[in-house]
Amino acid sequence: MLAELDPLLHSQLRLAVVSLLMGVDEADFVFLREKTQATAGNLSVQIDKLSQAGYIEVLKLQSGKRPRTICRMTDEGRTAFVAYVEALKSYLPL
Amino acid sequence: MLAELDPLLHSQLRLAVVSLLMGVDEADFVFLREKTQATAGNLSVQIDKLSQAGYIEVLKLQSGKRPRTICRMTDEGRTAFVAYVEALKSYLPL
DNA sequence: AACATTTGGTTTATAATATAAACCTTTCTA
DNA sequence: TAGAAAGGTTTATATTATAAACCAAATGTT
Repeated sequence: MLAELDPLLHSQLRLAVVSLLMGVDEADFVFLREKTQATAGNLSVQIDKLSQAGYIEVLKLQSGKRPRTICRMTDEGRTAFVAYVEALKSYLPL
Repeated sequence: MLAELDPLLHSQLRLAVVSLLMGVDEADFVFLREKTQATAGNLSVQIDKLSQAGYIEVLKLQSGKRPRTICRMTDEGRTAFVAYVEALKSYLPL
């Protein structure tokens, strides 16, 4: 009862990012910024944290064009998200 | 899609407190401390915040005996909790 | 009776987090 | 080619969470 809530996921913006990524194969910075309505700086920081934690994989393309930052969940990230949702259930009437 | 998550409830300890209070008519400080495993200081602060926000009602009894701090949800608090849970659903596969 | 300990907290200091502002580089556009 | 826009990153600041230190009253101990 009352399981720990992974602090890396228990943050509105990071949860939003992960939630979005869970539903798609991959997504880029711009997509995530538009969907989350976050400022670029904030998003950049949170993407970094998720990446450092190994929850997402980040590819920074620089192919002559504009830069393009592509994110996708890792298996570890998926597992963590599922565990987080399970933990939340101990707090909520779902 | 991706609703705001009331920051007052989106905090592990405060969510735990509210979650516990939702299930009982009232609960005292000691009960909440034991169930949440929080330190007294932390719990005291978070109870204050919930109280300031009008989400819970706090009665401090001092009837000759030891002090006894009793908490219970307010209607506003219940409403906020329900809204929080609804908002969370936009992030999670429940 | 007197002193230490425990109970039930609160206050305050510190560590961690989230957030935005300021900045940088490359590409469009007039 | 100057200026604006796109796509970010870095750094500074505000907020939050957390624990450590503290306090008063009740209880236990000698």
